[in-house]
Amino acid sequence: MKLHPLSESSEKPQGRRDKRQLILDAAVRVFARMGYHGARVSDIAREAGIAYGLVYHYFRNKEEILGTIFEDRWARFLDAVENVACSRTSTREKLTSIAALILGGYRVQPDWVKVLVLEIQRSSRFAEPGQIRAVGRLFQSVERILREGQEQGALRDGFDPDVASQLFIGGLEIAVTARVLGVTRAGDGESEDEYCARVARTVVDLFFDGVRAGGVA
Amino acid sequence: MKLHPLSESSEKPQGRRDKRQLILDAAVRVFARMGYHGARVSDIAREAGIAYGLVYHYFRNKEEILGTIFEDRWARFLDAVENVACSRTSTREKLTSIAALILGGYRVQPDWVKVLVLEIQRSSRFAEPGQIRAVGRLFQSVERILREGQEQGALRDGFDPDVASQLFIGGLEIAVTARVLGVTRAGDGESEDEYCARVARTVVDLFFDGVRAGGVA
Amino acid sequence: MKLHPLSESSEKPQGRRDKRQLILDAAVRVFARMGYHGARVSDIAREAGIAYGLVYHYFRNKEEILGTIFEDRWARFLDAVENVACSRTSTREKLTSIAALILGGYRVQPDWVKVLVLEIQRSSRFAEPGQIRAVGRLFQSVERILREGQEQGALRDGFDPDVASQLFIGGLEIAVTARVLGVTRAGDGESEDEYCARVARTVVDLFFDGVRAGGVA
Amino acid sequence: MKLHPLSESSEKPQGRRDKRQLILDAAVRVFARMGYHGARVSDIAREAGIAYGLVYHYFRNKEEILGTIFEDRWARFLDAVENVACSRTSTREKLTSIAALILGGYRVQPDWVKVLVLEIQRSSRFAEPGQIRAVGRLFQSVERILREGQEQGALRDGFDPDVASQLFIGGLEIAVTARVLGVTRAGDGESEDEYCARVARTVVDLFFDGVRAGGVA
DNA sequence: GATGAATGAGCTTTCATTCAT
DNA sequence: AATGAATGAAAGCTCATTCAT
Repeated sequence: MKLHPLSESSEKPQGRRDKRQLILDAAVRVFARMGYHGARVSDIAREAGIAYGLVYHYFRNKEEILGTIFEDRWARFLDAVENVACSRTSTREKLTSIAALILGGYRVQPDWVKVLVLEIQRSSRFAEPGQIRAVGRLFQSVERILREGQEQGALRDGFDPDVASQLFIGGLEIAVTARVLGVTRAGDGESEDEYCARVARTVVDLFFDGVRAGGVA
Repeated sequence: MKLHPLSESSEKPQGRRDKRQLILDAAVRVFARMGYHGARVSDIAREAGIAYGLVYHYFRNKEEILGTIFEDRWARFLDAVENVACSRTSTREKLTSIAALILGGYRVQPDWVKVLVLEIQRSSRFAEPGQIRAVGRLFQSVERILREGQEQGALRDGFDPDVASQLFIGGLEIAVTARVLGVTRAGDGESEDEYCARVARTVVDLFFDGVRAGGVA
Repeated sequence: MKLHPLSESSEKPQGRRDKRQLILDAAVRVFARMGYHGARVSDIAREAGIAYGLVYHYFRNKEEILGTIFEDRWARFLDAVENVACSRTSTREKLTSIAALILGGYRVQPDWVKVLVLEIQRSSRFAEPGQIRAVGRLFQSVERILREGQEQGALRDGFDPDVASQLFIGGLEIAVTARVLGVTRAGDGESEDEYCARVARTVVDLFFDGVRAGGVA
Repeated sequence: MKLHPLSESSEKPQGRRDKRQLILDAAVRVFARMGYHGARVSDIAREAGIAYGLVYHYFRNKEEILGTIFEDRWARFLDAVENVACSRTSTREKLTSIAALILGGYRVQPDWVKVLVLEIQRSSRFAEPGQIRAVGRLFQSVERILREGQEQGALRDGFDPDVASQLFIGGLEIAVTARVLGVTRAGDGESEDEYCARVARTVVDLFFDGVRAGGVA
């Protein structure tokens, strides 16, 4: 059983890079609670238990904190996605794994996903080429899986992998957002794990088989 | 040929509500250009050609402007969606119409959609019950179409209409966002209209038939 | 009897430009008391009896206040100097008048001269071309007087008017600085007026006759 | 041929006082480049190639650095001036030597003189009794030379040596400041040395003979 | 002596909002 | 209705100074 790539290591940090990480972790919690614009640098410092000015020792300004939060963990997340894309399993299993990664993120790091969905995605940074490109890599990974599926004959020809990747990821993003906003939740007697697995399966099923009656011969 | 519900009426406004509308229109342009937080009330006033104190005659505060922008046009948009949902056409046509509505919004009102996607969606207002409910009505309309499709036998049973509506709308939302961010664009020699129609068709096709090889008998 | 050009008009300001002037006058007092760097914008606002932010309604920043203080009054001072330079009196009287203008400034506007001598002169602005040029005009006026004196035969040939203007003004500047710093002061039973007149006369005498014994035939 | 008293000794410093001197020299360069207020302690430390905490081992605070810069070299300069004052030469030669000392400082130590003229002179320290007294000693030396000249009959009676010393030094100060600010410079084909000597001679000539026509019998 | 992480008071500046006219 | 001067809370950021190592 593998850990989710966003799950935090539990080691107590004590070296020199630690204060920096302390600040990042505190910032994630504070941004999740108050939003990026609502959070003051002093809030982050207090949450991290350090002095105000130290934040500026490690980061040029507040925005760099948000940017770093994104870059650090998004890279880890992308690695996991790309590992899946390269793995030697069926197309369906690959897409199911990716769906689980996306949906599971919220279970493992609700604050971080909240910040990603509500703050980073809509910060001015998000519109920057670098960030768009980073996000684009997720789409490209999925596109590649779809294209390989077509080549192997597992997926039908005749659909645009580009648009299809948007449909797939867009559906999952809405599901995560709905979860973050509290619109949907796990059913009674259903664990978070089970909930994620169920939704991932449902999305992949839909994505594979479509909604049309008689679609499956 | 029907107008898109977001297309602006061309009547020159001249009554008393006019200044109010002037402010709203100016705000849409300014928010699109500078973002909600980057826009000052004075920027909106200058764009509208009025004194900035006057803004406070018509709106309690800056946030109310954003809220009003959303409510005004979202209501019009929802009406159009619900009209489609009630219309006496096939499920496929209904979904295609809705896809065209969503995708066409950017063509008709790029600034407004930009503000909706980049600002409103991530404002704290968006997390308010009222706004979530308003957005929820879009999902419910689609859900209803899907459920009716299942009842009529046009769509297969065995998928959750709730999750399916998320997949459908999520896919479209990503497509619109990609358009807003300039990641995708119309192909060479393709008009905006044709582009929208093509993407709408592709999404509906995928949503109907899935990606699985042999899915279509 | 003419007023010194730096003496303030006594009219109570009440129009719209007044707040601006109120701020400038307050700033002169505060800068004189605490120095430019020691003065906070809030000190100026309090001294002027206005709200903090209003300062930024009239001035871009603190430095612009200092610059405006200099420009406003230095222009008035230069006018007076240039009037003297153009007047139809003897060279000696012209130089005596200018000496009196320079020395009298401190009597009439001690705060302003203090700010000029201690703050403006050494601010980074002072090293700016515009400001150097403005100060240069004082030297040029004196130079012109000296050159005309040479042409008219009132002054001997054989000295460089450029260096001579530096000697003349430099001497007066030191005298003023010494006064500002409290190193020198009026003698017992001597009014400020008399003190200025006496020093002005002494400087001009020295400048005219030199220190050499037998210099006067 | 004697060295200018401000010229730096060329010995490589290697004892314990060295770091201290390293800091002072670095500070002179940094203050000259960025101004006292514009220079951060860390800038000085970087220029000196040391950790910036170390600065506080050698100096109580930033201001003490400025003060030390002044005191160290001013003392050396004053010694030179007082040597001249005591020397057994003519009054004219004494004043010419002092003029050369003042003017030559910029040639030998442009950074230091820049800091003296632009920073120290206008720092709050400068208004402190100790510093005023130190500067006053320069005036007193000149005054003493003038008084002795009067007693010996080389200079005429009937002028106030106090005001005369201000005229003399003030003129030189302006000349140096103009040099520092780049307003004046050596003529074509004139070395810095020659330039200094020429201006020194001109100032002394003027100071001795005055500007009046017929002043020299 | 030497380091540089840590501190935090205090600054300038911004700008939503109020209000007298 | 309309103006824009006036308000002042609040925020980001700087940097001299301290201190543990």
